[in-house]
Amino acid sequence: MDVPLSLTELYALLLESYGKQGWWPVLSRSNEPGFDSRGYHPGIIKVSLDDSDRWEIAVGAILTQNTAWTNVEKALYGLSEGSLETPRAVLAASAETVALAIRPSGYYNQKALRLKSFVQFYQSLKGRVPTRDELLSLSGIGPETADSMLLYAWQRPFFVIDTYTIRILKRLGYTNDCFFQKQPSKRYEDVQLYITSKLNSPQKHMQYQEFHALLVRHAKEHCGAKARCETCPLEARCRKML
DNA sequence: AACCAGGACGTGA
DNA sequence: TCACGTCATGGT
Repeated sequence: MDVPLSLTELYALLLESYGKQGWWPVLSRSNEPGFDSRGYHPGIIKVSLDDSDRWEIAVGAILTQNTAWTNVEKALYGLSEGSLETPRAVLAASAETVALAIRPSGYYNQKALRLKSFVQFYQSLKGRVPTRDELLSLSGIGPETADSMLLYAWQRPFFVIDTYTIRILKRLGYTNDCFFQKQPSKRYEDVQLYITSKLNSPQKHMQYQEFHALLVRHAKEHCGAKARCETCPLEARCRKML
């Protein structure tokens, strides 16, 4: 283990270990076969997203800020229960009503305001794809949330950098690469450029979607705050930094 | 019973 | 610019 994994090796190894993740997880609005009793279908790739899928992904991206996805799932069902699943329903509802519905996702007062703010922008798009700067100008939408929306809701090639990504790369031994020396404020774009410059799939957004989903899967399974290295598929190639 | 989870933003130094 | 506090629920 003298040389750290290249990013393409890492991607291949994760894919081989965990299989395709098929993000973003979306709630089903139909009774199609293959969905569980709650209408949830993790791991099934929808080739073409409709408008309600896009909206749900964008909402999920806001709700999942520093929050476990299981709680986001509950909040999404809360919105559905409260008939707040459409943009115009969220627009019409009070912030208090929205907050109540999304309560399980935490930070519910902040997030309710962020959703109320975002829905106006979303409707103003009228189907157009937003730019990254437009998303960043909205209150409560930072680089990760913006990139999550662009990558998963709008299928655009923006790699998502989250705490999992940083932690995994750090532990694998990428610490010596330039981007970790930078200030935290400018680190996001540096890490993003580092990663995307080394990936070369012709279908960029698909590779970015899958890679990021695999990193999340790997972090949840083996590389959490408390690492479980015993059964880790990357154990032999990991420097276990920090 | 602390700690963690797919962040973003305001504040004071 | 940086370091830190705030926002909050639910699972382990």
